[in-house]
Amino acid sequence: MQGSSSFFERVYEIARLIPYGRVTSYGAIAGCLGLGGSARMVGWAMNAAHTQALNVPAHRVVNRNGLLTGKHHFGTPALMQQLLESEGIEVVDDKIVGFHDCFWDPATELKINNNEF
DNA sequence: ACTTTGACTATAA
DNA sequence: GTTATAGCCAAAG
Repeated sequence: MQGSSSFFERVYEIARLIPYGRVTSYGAIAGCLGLGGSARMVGWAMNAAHTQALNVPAHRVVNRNGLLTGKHHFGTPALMQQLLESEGIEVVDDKIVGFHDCFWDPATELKINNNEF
């Protein structure tokens, strides 16, 4: 497994696994990678992802409060909210409405890997 | 090789 | 409930 060059690519992989209309937090991705308390590195990887020309839905990654903290790193500060609203996620005052409802935890969702309802 | 930063999180007050 | 501080680890300067 791994074989990844840097932990950056691991973050990109998890970010790519975020389903449409779902969001996750930096800490969740960091925990899935085993970094645990180093959620900052996930955000840093996202910043690098912008320069890597990779298809990483960074707009689906927000902080633990469901706040669009990284919106300022997109092309325009309103782009992140625009993308989230485009996916059916309601955003008010840079905050995701019902964040806990559309939250997607990679460590949990990938572990179950069987959403039989 | 050392210092600073950084899209965070948890705990304390 | 909020606000302040410390911890976190890896990459860029």
